[in-house]
Amino acid sequence: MTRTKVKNMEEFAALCGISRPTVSKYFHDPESVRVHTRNRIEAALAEYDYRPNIFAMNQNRKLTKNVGIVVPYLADPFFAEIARNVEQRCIDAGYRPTLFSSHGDRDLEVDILDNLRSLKPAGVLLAALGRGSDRAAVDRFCEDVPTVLFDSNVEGAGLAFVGSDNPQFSFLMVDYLCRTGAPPTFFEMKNPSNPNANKRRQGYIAAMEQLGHEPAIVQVKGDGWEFEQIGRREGIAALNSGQFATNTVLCSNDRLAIGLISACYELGLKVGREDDAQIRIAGQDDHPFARFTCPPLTTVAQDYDSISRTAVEVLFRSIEGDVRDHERLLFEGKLVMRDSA
Amino acid sequence: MTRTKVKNMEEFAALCGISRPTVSKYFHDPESVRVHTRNRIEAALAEYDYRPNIFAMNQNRKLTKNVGIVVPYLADPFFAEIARNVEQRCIDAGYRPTLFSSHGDRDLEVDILDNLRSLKPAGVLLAALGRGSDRAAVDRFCEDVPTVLFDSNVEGAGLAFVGSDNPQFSFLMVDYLCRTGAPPTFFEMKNPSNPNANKRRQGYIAAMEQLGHEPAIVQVKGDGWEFEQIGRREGIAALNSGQFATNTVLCSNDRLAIGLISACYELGLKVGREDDAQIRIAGQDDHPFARFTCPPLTTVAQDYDSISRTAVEVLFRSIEGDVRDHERLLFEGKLVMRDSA
DNA sequence: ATATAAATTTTACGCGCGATAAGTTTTTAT
DNA sequence: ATAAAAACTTATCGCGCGTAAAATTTATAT
Repeated sequence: MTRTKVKNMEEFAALCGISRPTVSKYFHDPESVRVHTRNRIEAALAEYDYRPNIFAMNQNRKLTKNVGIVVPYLADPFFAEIARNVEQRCIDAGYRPTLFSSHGDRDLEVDILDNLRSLKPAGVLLAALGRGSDRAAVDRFCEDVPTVLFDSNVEGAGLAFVGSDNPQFSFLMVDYLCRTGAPPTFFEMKNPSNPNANKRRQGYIAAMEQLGHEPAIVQVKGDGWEFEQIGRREGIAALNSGQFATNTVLCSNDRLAIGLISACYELGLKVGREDDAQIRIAGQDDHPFARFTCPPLTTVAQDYDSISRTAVEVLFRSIEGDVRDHERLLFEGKLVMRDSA
Repeated sequence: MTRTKVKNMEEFAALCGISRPTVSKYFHDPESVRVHTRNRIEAALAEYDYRPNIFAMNQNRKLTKNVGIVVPYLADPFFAEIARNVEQRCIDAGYRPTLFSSHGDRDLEVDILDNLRSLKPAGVLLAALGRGSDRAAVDRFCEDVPTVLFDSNVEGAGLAFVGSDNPQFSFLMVDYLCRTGAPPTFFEMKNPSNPNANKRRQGYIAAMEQLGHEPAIVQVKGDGWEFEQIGRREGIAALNSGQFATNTVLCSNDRLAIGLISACYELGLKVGREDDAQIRIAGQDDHPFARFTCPPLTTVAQDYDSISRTAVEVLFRSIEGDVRDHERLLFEGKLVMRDSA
């Protein structure tokens, strides 16, 4: 282990006793050189401290090994988790992921896409803001850069969409709630940032009708991504004015549910499925914090793992030339029964 | 708005009617060229679609405008929030931040630092894993790259450390708890990943002694960064075996407290400061979710804003040549009284 | 052993910009 | 108005690597 600093590929190639273009080829794809050659390079790599200059590499390559990962709101642990998952898969596939968060801000999302362009990424995994997105900007971006959308769909854009089968989520939970007690009222934001919310509402309505109940929806105002805050504030208002038709509430997502549970506590309402409980609350997502609410939140778990795995797979497949029609890949959720409903 | 694609700086300079070196100078620092020149460039910039090639730019520059931001665990909303804050400040200062999370993994942290090196960053803002860090690797990195540590200190490394005055946090809370009820027992992990935990324990002990009470500490086992899980699981065990000396518990951090509140719920213990409550629980950090626990968590708020602002300021000061001795900049916390204690 | 294909080397050029030096123009100060 | 300073232009080189074509070596098959 000499660990001498090697200035450039020229010098490193000389140390290997191999020509620079071959070494270059090795770094592009180690499998593309003869075993003997590969061994010599890897021996030298172990002995000397050399790494190709990343800027020079990317300058002329038509396709870099960069991958952009964009999520709408990183302060939401759900996105942090899925980003982490996706990130690791990219690394394992030999790519260089870079993580961006739009922080719920339309302009920032556009800026990120602009910056991403200049990174000449091989591909991008984009969970868009949804309603908050600049539709035209997203479309333009998807035309220029191979992009797989996940979690939050932008109709027609990108190579594919990978996400959850949201109507199924609602159906699953409505069915469960109806079997075990009163049919649920749906609790959501009036102008949800996320398109999944609409699918969930539709799923709720369909499920209720199919089971012979009258759908009841409480839509509250509130902008931005501070869902817990909105769930709490508007939850207090809704509870005080008796807006919930029954003693059972299905929230559009877990973060709203967390806020609503907090609202119930504030008002002294006992949440749960015991006989003495006054209200049942269920969420959707299986947010990382859902198991720590009081009571722990009954919810529908997103299939994190399948979504992230599939999103990455689809992206790399099309990067490597397997082009096919725009796909919509939806994964079912699983009922997670805890104590809140 | 012609929005014609411009290939390179040469071409763009021609469109401006200005020489390339001057345009280059403009991009390096817009203030460095005459007003008249600046206006012409900016007019052309508005008309044509040109952005300097980022790879070519960084290739020869001694110092890039890249800034690395490294946090230990992005799935913790606290780090997501502070990262966001820091990120924005870097952008405002004209730098290009890139966000990395070590995901609680020692090897990943080392990898990140290695990759960061090849980005030739102007500076790095590093919240290290702490006990989980490869001390030697961090030291080596800090010698090569201007680095400001934040949140989690690595003694002696880097240009400066910016964080919280942890003993003060504990003191503040111990004092409050003692004034309003029984003196607290300290609840923490036996081998905390984060060095702040040790300072907080020491602060707790000092505060208790100063106020004439006997310190009582419950140390639970558990590795990793899933603090809520640990707080819940070990909290149940500790409560069942009566390990808490008094009816008041000060947790080393909010995430443990969230787990402990969940444990109390599980065991049917009423948490709060009302007369009929059986246990008081307090945290430290003012985690984004602390206000939504049931009851809402009494805690000590970290001064997010000062910490992120100062960390960025110190880094840019030293990048721009204002070198000074290794500084330790600590910010005080503020008591946030909610209902849990 | 010979033919053929595959892998490698040589040679040569280009990418887009940073940096510098020498010469020219413009601005600012006196 | 004149000199000095500042800003700009022109010219040229270099960074570290990608890439392509042609020449050469090596491996594989007949």
